[in-house]
Amino acid sequence: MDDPKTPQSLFGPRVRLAPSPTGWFHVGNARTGLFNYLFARKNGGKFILRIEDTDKKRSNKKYEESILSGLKWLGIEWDEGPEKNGPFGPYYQSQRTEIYKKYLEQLLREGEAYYCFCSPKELEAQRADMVSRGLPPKYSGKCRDLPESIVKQNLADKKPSVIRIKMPNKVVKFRDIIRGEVEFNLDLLGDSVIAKSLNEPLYNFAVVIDDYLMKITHVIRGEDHISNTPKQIVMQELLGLPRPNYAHLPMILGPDRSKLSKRHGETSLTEYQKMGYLPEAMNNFLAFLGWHPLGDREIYTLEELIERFDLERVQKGGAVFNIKRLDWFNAQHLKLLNTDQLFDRIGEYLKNFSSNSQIIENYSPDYIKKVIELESPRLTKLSDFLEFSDFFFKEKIEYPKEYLKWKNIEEKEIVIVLNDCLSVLEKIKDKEFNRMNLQIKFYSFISEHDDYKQDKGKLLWPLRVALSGKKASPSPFEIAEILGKEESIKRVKEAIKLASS
RNA sequence: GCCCUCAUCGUCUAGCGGUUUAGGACGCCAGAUUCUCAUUCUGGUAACACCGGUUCGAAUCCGGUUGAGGGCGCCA
Repeated sequence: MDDPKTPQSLFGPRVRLAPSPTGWFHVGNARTGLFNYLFARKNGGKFILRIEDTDKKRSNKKYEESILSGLKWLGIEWDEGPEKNGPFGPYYQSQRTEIYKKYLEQLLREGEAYYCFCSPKELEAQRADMVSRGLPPKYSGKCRDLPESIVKQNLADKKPSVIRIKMPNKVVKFRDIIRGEVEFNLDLLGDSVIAKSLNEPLYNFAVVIDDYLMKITHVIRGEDHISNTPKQIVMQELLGLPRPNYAHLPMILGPDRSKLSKRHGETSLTEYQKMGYLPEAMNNFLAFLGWHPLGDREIYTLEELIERFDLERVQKGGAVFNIKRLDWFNAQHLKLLNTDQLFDRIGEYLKNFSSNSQIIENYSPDYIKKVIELESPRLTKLSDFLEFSDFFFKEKIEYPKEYLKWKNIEEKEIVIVLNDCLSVLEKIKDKEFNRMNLQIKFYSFISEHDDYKQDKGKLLWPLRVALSGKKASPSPFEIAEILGKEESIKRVKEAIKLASS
């Protein structure tokens, strides 16, 4: 089936992300935005951001800010929209009421829409009644053919009213790029409300007008909108507007396979930033939620994703948001960064989101970079850095005495072992105090002592704990090199004190 | 209740009638390296929801069943 009058653009496709600022910008919004962006960039088109704030009661500036900052963080740049403007603005629906009014009046004039004076209570009762009788709940059409004189009188009397569309009794078909042919019987729908008044349009009406005026060629949105599509198509037909192409993306699901909600992943995108995730990892992860390029490769940059993106390869079924996989993507993207880049990223992260970032401030960039280099294979998130390596940035480290104990070695022995370590450390010259020398000296010491030869851990474990204060850390030689001779010896002496206490 | 959509390992997925003993990745479990942790490497675990039909041949096409999700707002 050929869709009638699909809008054409000489300058490539025009797509849009149309979130409503009534909740935090979450991964679902981000994924929809990403796919729109990828599609636009891949095909040399434009990506438009439109804020759907027709619901004045629920819209909130802070939510709008979370949309903008979320997209910016991901690097999903819009071509037209807030802070950018463009030839088809304004891009806030709340600033477009005059435009909608014109079309509303047209529909009213042509008899395709009408005023309805039924009370919400009345409607609620009807709906309940229909459901109880196993019928689809739809408006009775009571006000559909009200004589004009009564409508005028009611309006003059300021009787509460809304505007409804006259839903034709027919079957609407459309081709979805991802799903193929989709069919709806409009008879089941009833006349829906398209505006609360001439100055208060509702979603299903406003989108149609905006998508037309903004010359949107492809509507790429979540599957939760699929049943809105026939309504929107009817309005296009009634107004004689072209029909855009539709692509309904699969939902992102929570662990229990239900729609993402506050209960699970509907966390603001900013939260992921705070948790220490990389935007490039988030994009990569999100792209692979419901889409897959040809081949087995999984790690891609944004540019590479654009290169490969294709709506035809989008999955139909919903996808569970699995944070373990996000962690893996993040670790992989972290490994793509060199030490200088990590230094910048970690520094920026700590500055913005860490409460005790000041503990690294007294250390030189060189020193910090050495620590970063050492810890980098251990990092999953940016937040891991300070958590894993805080002992490099403390005058005094604290840890339980039991940590020093290797396997089932007796407590008295720990002091002896640590003194052995101390003697080896002290013999190494300042200039030669590097990991390689440390290792040579300690290994030769080990080879001279039978009990250490049998179990190197007996010597090395207490040393490592003395230096790091942790059960898990890099090797003692690597730590000691960065700490330096003086500090290393100081820490071993502290450990001896602790062990003999 | 009604409508729409979907259905391959626990999860993300490859597969678009024969090349498949169903491939990859995450996770998990072993092993190697090793003083610990991590990295890296090797191996393992585990799936075509079910029932019919079409066909020489079906995970792939068709029908039904079941299951899951979404929608049915004077929200978007």
